Order: sequence, then structure tokens, then C-alpha cells
Amino acid sequence: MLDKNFTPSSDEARLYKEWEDSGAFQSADRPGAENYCIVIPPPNVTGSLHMGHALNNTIQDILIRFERMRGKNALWQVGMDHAGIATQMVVERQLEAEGNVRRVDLGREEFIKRVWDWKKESGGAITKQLRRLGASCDWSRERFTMDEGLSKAVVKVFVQLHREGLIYKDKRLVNWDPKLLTAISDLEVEQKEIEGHLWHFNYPVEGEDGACITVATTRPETMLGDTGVAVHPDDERYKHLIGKHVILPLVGRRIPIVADHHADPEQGSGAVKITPAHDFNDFEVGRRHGLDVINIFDERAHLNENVPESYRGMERYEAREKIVADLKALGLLEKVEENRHTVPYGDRSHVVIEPWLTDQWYVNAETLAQPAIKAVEEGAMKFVPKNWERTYFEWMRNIQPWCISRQLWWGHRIPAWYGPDGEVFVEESEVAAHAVAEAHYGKAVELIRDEDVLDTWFSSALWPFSTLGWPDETPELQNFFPTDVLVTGFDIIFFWVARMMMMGLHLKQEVPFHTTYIHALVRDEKGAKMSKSKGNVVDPLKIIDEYGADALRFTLAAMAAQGRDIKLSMARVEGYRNFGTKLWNAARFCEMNECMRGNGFDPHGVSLKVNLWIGSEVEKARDAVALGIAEYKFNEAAGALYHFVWHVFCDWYVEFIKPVLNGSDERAIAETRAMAAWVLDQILILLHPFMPFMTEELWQRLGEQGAARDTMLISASWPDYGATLVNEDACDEMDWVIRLVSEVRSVRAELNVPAGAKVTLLVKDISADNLMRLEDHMDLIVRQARLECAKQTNSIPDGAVQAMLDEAALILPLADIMDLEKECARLSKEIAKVDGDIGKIDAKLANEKFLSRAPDHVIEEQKTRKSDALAARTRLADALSRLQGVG
RNA sequence: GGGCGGUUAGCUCAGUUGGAAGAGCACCUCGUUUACACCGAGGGGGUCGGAGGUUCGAGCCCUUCACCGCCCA
Repeated sequence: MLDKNFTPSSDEARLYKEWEDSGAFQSADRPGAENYCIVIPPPNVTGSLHMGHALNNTIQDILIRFERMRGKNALWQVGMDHAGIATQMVVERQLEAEGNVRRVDLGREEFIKRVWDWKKESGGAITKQLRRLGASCDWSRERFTMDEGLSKAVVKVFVQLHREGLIYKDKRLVNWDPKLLTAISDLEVEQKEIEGHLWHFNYPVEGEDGACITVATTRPETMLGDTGVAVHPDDERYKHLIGKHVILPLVGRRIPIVADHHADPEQGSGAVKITPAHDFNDFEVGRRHGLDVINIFDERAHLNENVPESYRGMERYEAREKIVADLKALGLLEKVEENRHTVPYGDRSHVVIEPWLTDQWYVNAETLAQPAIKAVEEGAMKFVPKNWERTYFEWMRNIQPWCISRQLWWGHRIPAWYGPDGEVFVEESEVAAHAVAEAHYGKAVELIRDEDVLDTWFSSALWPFSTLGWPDETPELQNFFPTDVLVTGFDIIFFWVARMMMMGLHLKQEVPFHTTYIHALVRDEKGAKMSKSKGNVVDPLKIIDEYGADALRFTLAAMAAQGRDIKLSMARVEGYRNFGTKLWNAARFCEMNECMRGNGFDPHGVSLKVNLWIGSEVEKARDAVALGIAEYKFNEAAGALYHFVWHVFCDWYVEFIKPVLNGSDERAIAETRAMAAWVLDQILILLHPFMPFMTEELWQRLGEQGAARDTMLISASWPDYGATLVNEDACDEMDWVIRLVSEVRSVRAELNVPAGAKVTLLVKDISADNLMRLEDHMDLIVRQARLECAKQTNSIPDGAVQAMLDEAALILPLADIMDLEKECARLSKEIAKVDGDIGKIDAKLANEKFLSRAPDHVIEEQKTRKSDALAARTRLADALSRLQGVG
């Protein structure tokens, strides 16, 4: 016997283990079956499950469980990325805490060993958390971007792209993180608006006694590296100064005044100082005018030997204060304004990024982007919802070289070796590099390997095929590549989707997946983005603890409408937990009533109208769920399930069959028991992708009686009913019964008829068909509407209440019980409503243009509605006058 | 500045090709009817952000304005 509730806390872990142990997560090698593959967006090895992961993986799990049940050979390829910067930071902090050891003290090899130790012990906490969510990924194929195989892929790709000229080394300004001491890519920089200042400095013009040009800057410290001043060519204020020079204060350097469109006459003073080594725009201006490039910072953003001695070694903000003070002392500080502007911050270090001139490796993204753009234009890869392709195009069409080298130790070390003269040899191994070098120099030479590692996203870009075994031509690669759908958030389109597209198309000549489903961002219930600093983070594991994984999953699915963010509310989670309990208790009802599954039971063979009807509803629900999932409209699929389970199965079917089960017709009882058990099984199957734990538990528990189960639910087949189960006659009939019961209940409630009072229902003017329906379903109508009896009549007793059901008048002789005043009020209200309808319809029908231009069926519909409304009005008015007569 | 999205019931949100405004929660009334009070029955509640326009007909299409959010400069 089932308990009153499902207990997630004790059952979920056990069920998950049973699934995993059974091998159900592994792609079955079903001969002839279609292949289906999703690669997980690899979570970060340092990460832990947040609400975004919960949504992302719930959706993937729904898809994979659904396709697995549909008989596909389904693989959910799981794994993690090595998160270069984040992981290195974690381990460095740990070393510091343990004994104040820095990574340089350990040396590269020992440090890397420590990282692996850390990974073994505490890395990958998220994989356990994904299990708690119920994620049915194939753990036997778990991959890590630093694994041997994936590393091999990375090296191969680097060497190949280098040979093709698509990877090259260049000296450019990079986004330098002076805390982490590494370059980072444009995407890892966060632009933040801050309240700052705009300092106006006067630079004396050479040879113009006392004349100055005023430049405005938000970064005074960079003036030590100025090599020019730019003004707009059309700016009348400065035209006469173009070509002249200024003497840079504090430094004494003679630098030119150049005309460049970069200078905005509207901004600041209209003249702008140019520091080519420390500003991306200035770098371009400097290049256009052949200005010197003077680097004034070291790697920690302290001033270096290229500045006057008194500033050397100073930290950048310390230098800023001193420079402002010194210029002020010289009388060259014109003014200081409040100024709101954006400043670049490192997304990991949270310090201000310094544009810095270094040698780095770059990918020629522009070339690789072309096929990736084309693939989306031509529909080889589709975004769902479609509008995200605009974001993709926008970025891809303006793509910049991708800086892929990182000054870290944790990651894939760049396979480049340098000879004594700096000649570079890019090869797949050190041995190969030596061989090539020997051929180059004519003798064996010592080679030094590049110290840097690759951006983590470089390896992630290969994920859809490297995890399947590439560059080896494995069976998995054959079967599952290209994969089917990528499920991710919009914030990852640039980081990952775009780069996978570029790499997939370049290396495999195919899109890595045909669909990218972009899901919502999960926000808090007020709509704010969840963040640690705001303290509004909702921990999915806490929700799982309190309500169970099924409730969380169903909530996320139900709220995953396309194109809108999710504001997570606990009330919803609770509501869907209740939904689960509702189903659980319906199962309990079935169990109590011995609704056992029959061997070889065929729902096509039932004869009772209720059973024909519920079979129809099951099929409709199945189609709605399948369509919703197939179209990535998870909210619609979830809504269809919720409605069917609660408001069709529980509210009506279960109530309808009670009189049958308590009756004496053995055949009807047997049929209904088997049908109820069958319907419940269908519910479990349809709901399983959304609520895997509870459905599996019920599947097992209910399997203890009746026909034996062939499989666990996770491996059960999505239903194919063959010939349709939809029986429109049965649906119409039961719909009529439902409307009849609802109408009587509504009247009773409005008139405050005590719930315990059994009343008589009289029907007048009922059609022969409906009279037959009334008689056929007498038991359940009487029970549901709480009637004494229901019978046909030709006359209306005094003081009776009336309602309409299609052609029939429903009459409740309640003279003794009802509140006369209330009934008059109820009737008046009804009449007013009908009058309102009639008015609207009349307005339409009186409109000649409507009659001449609207389609016939619309006009017919309006006419029918009008005659129905008039008939109802007559009835109601008649009923009202009778009552008033009594009163 | 460029782009994208949003504004529908107290709250959170659906609304397929334009043809009678929906759900969940909350609220109110009634109810221990043998699966379920994490429940049942019934009910109230919306000038669909504002203003124009197209149309016989607009929550839906067009124009414009307002406010909110996000992304990119």
C-alpha cells in the first residue's frame, strides 16, 4: 500500500542509483534505431550547481529521456571543462592558505600535479549535483577537456590551423589582467559604468610662447606614455595647431599634434592625448600617424623604466594621484569634472584591465566565421527561438581576432618551440619539433617551449567532436556527429556556440549540431539577476531538499516559455510539488481499487463510454506533450500534462469510475480497473521526462501487482497506440455530462444549497440523444451533482430554479431550500450577461460591411450564437417572472 | 549611440494563421462525500502600457510615444 506522499529525500538517491547501475543512461545500441545526441555545455570543474544549470540540464534531460523512450539510440555526452583561470586561482588560494606557498615556489610541474590532486579530491562537485537533479547523462563516457584524448585534439587543431595560417603570433594590445598576470579575450572583459573624473591638462605648445592645448583624460597616469595629441581635422579651434608639437609635461618629450577623426569635438576639450601603448583607440590613431609606442607599465601595471625616475615602480592609481598633484603644482591642471564612463574589468579577477602590448597567439576568427555565418543563413543550424540568430550574426560579422594564449600554467600548453634565434616550430610533439628544427638549422639545437597555455574555450570549441573521440574515427563519432541540439543560455552564444560552429565547420566540414535552443535566464522572483554579491541566489539543491527534484524540474519546465526570462517563485515550486502529490494519490486510489494492469490489455477494446473517453484524452495528451517537446515549448508540454492529470484524470475520470467500481457489473468493473491502470501507466510514461523520480517509483510500486513490468520506466517505450483511440462520440457525450454536472453544482453553490442536501433534477425539452445520455450516466451524474434523482418532466413546478444546458432546461425544485432573493439576483445577472452578448452580436450583424466581407462561417457562427442567446434569454426571463410571481 | 526583448487578472505568466480574453498562485464563499486538506465544489477580478492607423473585425498587423530589462559600442 502506498503512503500518502512520495518522499523524495529517501527515494531519489536510490532510484538514481538503480538507473545508473542498470546501464539505462548509456546509449543502447539498438539496431536500426535513429541516433540522437546532446553534448552537455561542460560545466566548469570548479563550479557548483546554480539555477541556470538546473534549468539547462532539466531541459536536456527532458529531451534525452523523451528521445530515449521514443526508441532512439540516445547519448547525452557529459563532462567538464578545466577552467584555466578559475581553477588555477582556486589552487593558488589553497596553497596560500596551507602554507603561504606561491605557485612559482613550486615550479610548473609540481603545481600542475597539485591541480590534478585538487581535481581528484574536490573538483567536479557539480557532477554529484547533476545526479541529484536526475540528469540521465552517460557517466561512463564522462570527459574532461584536459583528458589525454581531448588534449590530443587540441594540439592537432592548433598545429593544423597554424599551418593553414589561421593561428599566428602577433604583437598587439591585449586585455591584460594585472592581477592574474595573463592576457584574456575580449569576452572575458566586463565593461562597467563608474563615476569617475575627467581631468583637463594643459600641454604647452612648442614655440608658441605660453600657448597651451588642453587635453581631457579619464586616466592621467597614462600621460607619461603619450606620444601625440589628436584634434579633429575640422575643429576650427585647433586647426592652426595641426602639425605643431607640444612638450609633454613632467616628461619633456616633444610630441606632435595630429588631425584625426577619433578626436571628438564634442567630448571634453576636443583635443585628446594619444597613448598608443595603453589604449585600443589610441593604438589605431598612433598607427595612422606613425606615433611612437611607449609602454610605461610592467605586468602588474606598475610604472616601468620608460617613465621619469620619480614615478618608477609606482602602482597605477598611486601614480595617478601624484601626476595630478604634480601637474597642478605646475599650474597645468585646467579643471576636473565629474564623469561617468565605462571601465573594463576582468570577469575573474575583478580588477581593472590594462591594455598592454605583448606577443600573443591569435586565431583568425574572421576567416573561420564565414562558413559559420553561412551555415546559419542557410538554415543548416537553426536557433530556437529564431531571433537569437541576429545576435549571432551581429557578433560574427564584426568578429575580432581571438586571443587564445594565456599566461597560465593550468591548461593545454601551446605546442610551439623556439630555436636559439627565436625561430618558432609548431609541431604536435617535442620530438617532431626537434626533427623539424634539425632540418632547419642543419644540426640539433636546443629548443625552448612556449610557456603559455591556450584559452579554455579553445578546447571547449572542439567539445562536440573531441568528446566523441575525434581525431580518431570512433564508432561514436560516426554515429553521433553531428549532434542534434545544443541547449544553452544566450550569454554563451559568443563564447561557445559561435566557436563550436567555427571549429566544427572547419575541421569536420559540418555544423556540430543542427539546432541551438537558447533558454531563459533564471532570475529571482523580483526579476533581478541572481548574483552572489546581491545575495539573492536561490540554491537549487535547497529546493530539491525541500520539495524534491521533480517539483523543481517541473517548475522550470512549466516556466520555460520561449523568449522570456524565468522569475522563480517558491509558490510555483510548491504548487508543482502538490501536483505530484495529487498524482501520487490518484495512483493510491487505483491501488486501493485493485486497478491492476492486465496482460495484453488493449485500450481499443473497451466498451464503456467513460473508458472510451479517457482513452481519447490520453491520446490527445500524448500528442500535446510530444509536440511541446519537439517544438522546445516545454511550458506547453508541462501545461498539457498538468491539465490532463489533474483536471481530466483526477477531477473527472476518477470520480466517474467510482460508481462503476462500486457497482455490481463485473464486466464493467474488470474493464474499468484495467483501463484505469492502463491510463495511469500512460501518465507515468508521459510525465517521466519531467518528473522522473516519482513516476519511476510509482511504476515500480504499481508493478508489484498485476502483469509484470518488462523494464524500468526510464527504459519504457513512448506510447504508439496504432489506430487512433480518439472517439469523438464518447468525447461529446462525456463533455455533456461534465457540463451538466458543472451547471448543477454552480447553481447549487450560488444559491447556498447545503452540500449535504440531495435535490431532484428535472429536465425539460431535452433531445432524445441527451435523454439517453442522462439515463446512461445516471449513477455518476447523481453522485457528482449530489442529486436525489434526475428525471424528465413536461412542466415547471412553482418556485423552481432553472438553468440551460444546450436545448434542455435544467430544473431544480428548490422552493423550500433556496434563497429566493439570491436566485432572482442570479437570474438577473445571467440575463444581463446574455443581453450584453446579444448586443454585441447584433452590432455585428447590423453592420453591412461585416455581412459582405466576413467569411460565411464567421457570419453563420454569429447567427447561431444569437439564436442560442435569444433562446437562453427567453428561458431565463421566464424563470425569473415565475419566481417573482411566487414572491 | 546601435540592437534585442518586455508592458495582458492582486502576483507570476500563456495566448498557434487577426474572428466570443486564459492558466497557476493569491483572494472570497461553502465543504472532514472512503485517493488526496500538499484536498474538493463554487465565485469575484482585466478599457490586454498610452495615442493614432489598417481592417467588416486588433491582445495579435503598422506608426508613434512612455516606462522597464538585457546585450554591444
